[in-house]
Amino acid sequence: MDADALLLDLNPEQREAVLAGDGPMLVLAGAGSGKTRVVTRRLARLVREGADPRRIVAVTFTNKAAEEMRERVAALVGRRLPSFVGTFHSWGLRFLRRAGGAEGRTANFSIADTADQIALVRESMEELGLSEQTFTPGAVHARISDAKSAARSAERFAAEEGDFAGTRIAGVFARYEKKLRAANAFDFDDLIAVPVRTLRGSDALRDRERAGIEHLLVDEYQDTNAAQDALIKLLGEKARSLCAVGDEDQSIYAWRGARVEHILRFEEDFPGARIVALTRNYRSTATILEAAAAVVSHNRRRRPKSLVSEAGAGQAVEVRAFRDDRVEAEWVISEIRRAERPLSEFAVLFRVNAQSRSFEDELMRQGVSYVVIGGMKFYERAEVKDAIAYYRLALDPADDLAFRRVVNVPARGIGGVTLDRLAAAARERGVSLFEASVDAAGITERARIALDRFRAIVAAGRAKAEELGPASLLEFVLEASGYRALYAASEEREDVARRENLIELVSAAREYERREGEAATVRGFLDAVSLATDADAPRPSGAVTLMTLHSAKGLEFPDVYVAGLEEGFLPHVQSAGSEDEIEEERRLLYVGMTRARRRLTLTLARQRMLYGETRPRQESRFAAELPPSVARIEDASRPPTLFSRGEDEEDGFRWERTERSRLPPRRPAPVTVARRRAAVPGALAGFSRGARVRHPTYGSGVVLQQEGSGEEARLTVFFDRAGKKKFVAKFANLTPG
DNA sequence: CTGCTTCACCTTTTT
DNA sequence: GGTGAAGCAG
Repeated sequence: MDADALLLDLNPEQREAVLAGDGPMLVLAGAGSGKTRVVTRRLARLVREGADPRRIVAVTFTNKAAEEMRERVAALVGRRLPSFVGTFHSWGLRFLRRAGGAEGRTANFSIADTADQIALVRESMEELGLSEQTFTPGAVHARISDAKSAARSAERFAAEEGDFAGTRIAGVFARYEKKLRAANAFDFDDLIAVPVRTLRGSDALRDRERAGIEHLLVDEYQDTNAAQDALIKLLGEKARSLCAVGDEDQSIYAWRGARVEHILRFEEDFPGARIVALTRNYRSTATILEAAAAVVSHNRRRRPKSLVSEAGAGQAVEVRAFRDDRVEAEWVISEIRRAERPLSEFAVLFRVNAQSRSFEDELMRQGVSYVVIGGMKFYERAEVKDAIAYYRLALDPADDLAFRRVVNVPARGIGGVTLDRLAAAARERGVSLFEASVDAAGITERARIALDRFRAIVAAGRAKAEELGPASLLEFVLEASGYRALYAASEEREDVARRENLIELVSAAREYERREGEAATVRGFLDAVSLATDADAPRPSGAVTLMTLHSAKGLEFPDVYVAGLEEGFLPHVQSAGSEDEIEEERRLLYVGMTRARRRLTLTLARQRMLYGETRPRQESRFAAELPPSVARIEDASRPPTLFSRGEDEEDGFRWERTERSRLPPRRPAPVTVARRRAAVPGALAGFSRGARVRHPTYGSGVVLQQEGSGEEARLTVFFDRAGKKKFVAKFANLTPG
């Protein structure tokens, strides 16, 4: 593709964004407006026109977005790939490792995950005698995380928060920071906040870093928190070009510290900035866009704008009310079956994960394959974290977080009392728990012997860390620690699942080695794991997708159902407190609606099972913001219990009576439930019957059938050479073949 | 120190 | 309804 070809299939606005020269630019990229195309073409154009790829940096929010961007740019420029295309957090991680650590950490620092963070907060609270009745560790952690998201240090927090709660939280904050430092660890927020502080604190470092970045590109700018915004300003202010891409209507992470203001104030922050608006939508029909726009236009904190559909009028958007959540689910799934289109064209979106249950029940009952995005995450499972903890200790015995996690797993007779004494000794002498365990006073003979044995295990792992690769090291620590034996004997469901998860983790390490080749390191695998999420897995074909509205951002489906258009969900009960929160909930609905290409249906239940009891539900206030073109249909299969008809007719809405969907369940139907596989850092896939697959040992084959449900779903695969084999779908380690 | 039972809670979750 | 944490017995 030559330079002109890069522009050939672009509209004038897209072209402008791709061609814009030096200086700051904000690309307002409405839903479905071809944002990724613009971004990748722009990067390719810079490289083609002679910019040094080593001085081009592109930052995204998700691994998945980064991966997609990298692939698409690579397709255009080959090996002249920009030096960094990755997430904010991976940029920060790389920066801190290159800097050889910071703020008291060595280059070998580890990353504390969410559970580690909460544990440290809890400990700090205990030490300060703060009752968990007054503040839960989770709530205190949230306050600390908020502060860090704004790059506020513990000291600044203490100086600024003077009220009762503030002073107490400040105390915990300070202690928490000390513990993190003692553990040679950073938390997720530090990966942004610490680079910001470091760059602010050193002119030399800042100049050096800036010199390495000629062109900077930031995706999803509306989701930046204050720390990320500060980072972009530090790095981008002097850059030759800074390109920020975003859409304030799709800002749905304010509760995690994201601020719409960053994108709304871009022109003030970067005077003379060029603004390019991509207003042509290539995804949704005009009818869908009109409905979505009508809702979001009620927001005040936005730039007034409109998207124009390039996809024709299409069919009417529908709002359908049902007697209860069961009927809602039954209708949606029947409707999906009735359409007789590939299941992967359908998505059911909801506000809270708990809503997935009624849909899952119904999908299983009707024998329809589905995937649930989200839920219990692979890397949050206890056995996976335990295994990783042993791995971490092999890399750094001073990793107190890992030490605490597994010092007594499997049980070695080292309990809370011993650990408290160790912690006290460690604090006093300013050493790690591992170090303190060598000769801590006041420890029982029994515990001392157990600790000696534990240290021997860690030492052995440490010795091996030098010579073994990521996968072999993992295998070694699992054996040496006796951790694998812990679950080896039992045939209980849970234990079998644990064993399989451990196998899957080792496969993840192998996959990492394969992908990185020469560049694969023990540390590198751990970093990849620390930043990996389940969102990295691709969607399987042949299955209906179920997920939250949040998870749906960035995706699109021909046919979308947004379920639970009710007060309490949209807006969520706990997010209806302020106008800002309501606006975010409205954007959430907007994001959900704009996922649909051809057909959009919003559903609600008049009553639903919630927290174990049946509750009456009211239609969402947002329903009244939909335009008259939206068809409103009351499901007449059973008499509505809580519905006042007269009022609604005056709204000018059109009401129709419909037959309740009564498709007979497809029997005998194979219940083909495709569950998500663990998000190994790297590519993954789900499989359905007939799919060609490849197994590392057995070679290529074809999926004969899936059976069972949920986590236990099993795949039968017929291999060309090895014949028929059965796997647990989630752990089969298959790749598309 | 461990394992069991009872009790309170309940969003969203890119990293 | 289902989970995680605290409290208590062995």
